[in-house]
Amino acid sequence: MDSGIKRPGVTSSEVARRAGVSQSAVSRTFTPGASIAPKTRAKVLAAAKELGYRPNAIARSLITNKSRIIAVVMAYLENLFYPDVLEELGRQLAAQNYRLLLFTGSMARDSDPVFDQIMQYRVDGIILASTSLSSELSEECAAAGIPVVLFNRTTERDAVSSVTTRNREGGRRIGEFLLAGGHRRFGYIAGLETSSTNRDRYAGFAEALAEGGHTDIAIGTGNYSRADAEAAAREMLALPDRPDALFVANDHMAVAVMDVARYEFGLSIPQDLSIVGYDDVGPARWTSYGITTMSQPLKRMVDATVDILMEQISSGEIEAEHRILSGELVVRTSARVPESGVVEIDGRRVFKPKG
Amino acid sequence: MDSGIKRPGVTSSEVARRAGVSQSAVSRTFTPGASIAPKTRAKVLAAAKELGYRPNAIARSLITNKSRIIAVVMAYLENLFYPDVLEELGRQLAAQNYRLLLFTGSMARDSDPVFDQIMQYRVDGIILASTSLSSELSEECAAAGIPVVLFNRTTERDAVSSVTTRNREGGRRIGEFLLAGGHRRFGYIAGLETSSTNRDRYAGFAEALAEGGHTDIAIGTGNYSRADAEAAAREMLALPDRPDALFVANDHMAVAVMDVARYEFGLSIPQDLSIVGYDDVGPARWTSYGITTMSQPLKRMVDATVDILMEQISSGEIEAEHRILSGELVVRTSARVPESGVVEIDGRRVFKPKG
DNA sequence: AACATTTTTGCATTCGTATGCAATACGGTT
DNA sequence: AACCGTATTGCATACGAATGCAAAAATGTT
Repeated sequence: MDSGIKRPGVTSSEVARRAGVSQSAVSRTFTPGASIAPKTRAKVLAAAKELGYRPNAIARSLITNKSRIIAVVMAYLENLFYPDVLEELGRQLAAQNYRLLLFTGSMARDSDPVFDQIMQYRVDGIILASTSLSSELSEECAAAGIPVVLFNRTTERDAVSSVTTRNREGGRRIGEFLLAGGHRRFGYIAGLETSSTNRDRYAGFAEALAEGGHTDIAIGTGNYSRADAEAAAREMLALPDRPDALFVANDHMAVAVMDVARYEFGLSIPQDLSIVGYDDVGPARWTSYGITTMSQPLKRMVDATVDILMEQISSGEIEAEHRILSGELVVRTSARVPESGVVEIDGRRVFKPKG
Repeated sequence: MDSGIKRPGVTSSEVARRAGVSQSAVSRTFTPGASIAPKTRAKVLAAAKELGYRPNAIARSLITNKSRIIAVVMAYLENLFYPDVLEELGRQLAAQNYRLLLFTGSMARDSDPVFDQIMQYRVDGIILASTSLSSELSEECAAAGIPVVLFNRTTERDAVSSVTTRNREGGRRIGEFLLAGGHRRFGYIAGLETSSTNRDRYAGFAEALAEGGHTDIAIGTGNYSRADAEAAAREMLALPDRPDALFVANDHMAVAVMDVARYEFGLSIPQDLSIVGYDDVGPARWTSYGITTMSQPLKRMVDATVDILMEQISSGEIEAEHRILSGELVVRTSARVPESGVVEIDGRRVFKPKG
């Protein structure tokens, strides 16, 4: 029962004994770039295989002071955008030989207790995707030399890095699009009112409408949750002169709003009501919804996030960096299409006014 | 710059010095149940707070030989069922004071390389949710004393624990339901043909239909993926005498099939075509789809999974355990409703034939 | 007050690996 | 064969916390 069957606690010393070398030699065999003779290395590898040895990442972390673990905090996964992000993060972190420690479930809403866990595991980096961190804690991270990246959100104090898209421009583009579509009464279903993302999207939207001479916008709050969005939609669509154009702060809520509009109010979309969303998440592309939406370049956002992290980890310099990407307004069937400004790019219809 | 500001590598020894006690005392302060005088404890806590000390989980793991980390392997998150599972797992594991190391992204499809990572981190348990593990590897885990639980799948060799639902009975119930609805031509859109879940669901379905005198079932393969399911639906619905009743192996695919049926073939559901799914995942409840589906009791499945894990971890005994739960056939609008057998429970309509 | 018990404490060691340093082996030159 | 430079190797120690053990302190008993 020694060859083939692998015992739990095979250590480098056991392998060393078996191979007739020192423990150091074993360590060096498994450390890329270490000084080790090919012949010795071969002996060690043979012994290791026989015993089923695998380096103990815990012990390694202890001495190298690098865990090769990235903490990802995502309070909720209800919105498919986040699972998609998570999957891409998993792919990219694995490619960089990092592991992903996930914090999710409601407890992550208040990130402070989670934070303690994160610190205890001496993670090499932190990605905050649907939760924020008190500025106090982000300072603590900076002090501890742990890079933090906010994904799809920012804070006023720009002490912590972030990856976002041009939400304000996105909101503005949506406003222009709906104006160009000849709508008269506008509504906005908000996400979490405290989130920077929501604030910016609305600001851009209101700006564009104001320029078109519209200053009254019906407002409901969906808190990025399906249930709240439905409630907000019910209220708004029951208004005496209900909007004929709705900007919903993300697709996840837009889907809910469409269902309410169609099946509870019997409205035809887009004949009676135009709806525009944000994110371009899976269901937005499903034929039943076909949501016209501002896309967020998920892959490039993840690229940027991992990039910032890797750079800060390797350099040891934690200087807040803000990457801001652009999406495009993908035109589908949930909103009336303007006469002009819609162009076709790579088989996708996109709203690009003017030049 | 010493009080308040927290340095990275505060160790228990530093805290000990500050508090005027031994390192052991510090350790005991942070070890529940250890022998420590309240007075000493208070001194230590004060010093710890001052210095911003947090126990180093890595070092602790090394000596206790317990990482308090559970590895979760989920190859893909496209199907919302899995993010929901993940969120609940996050909640429950956190409640038990365990961390969740997530392996996702395509690389997890072939679990063997992932496995190496898992072993290196000396995780306390493994949950395999949308990937399998070669029997060789599961044996290795058993030998290493690491509990493994298959979530929503099984293997023939029952050496490894699993949590599933009665897929065969579920398939059978769906067959009965569609027969009771008076359908004549049946189709099945399969998941991954290698998966136990798919096999069992189909077996039960075919069984029920056979008892009703129907032995020819049109079959397409969706591989649990949206794109494949769409292709399979296109093919099947173009058949000269296309089915009037379709069992789609999960809701994620059923949604895609509905879109194809409605918008590419102009079919009315359920007038022209009845569709039944499996899982009762979010979109199945959305009004646009209203999928009649076999529910899987997600929360109870996660309960069982965590329960098995905790039990095996604490006992050290790894004896394969198989928990099999039941769901119910939730009746919505995507399939013709039989004259009898549909009852209302807690506001949900459920198909419960006979007694 | 003297002794017996119990609680608390510190010492020293351990977990498994990485690494600076000095010692050794190896390869090539002359 | 003697020598030098480089490539390998082993030794010893460090990482940060947990814990068995024995010493010390606190508590209780008579």
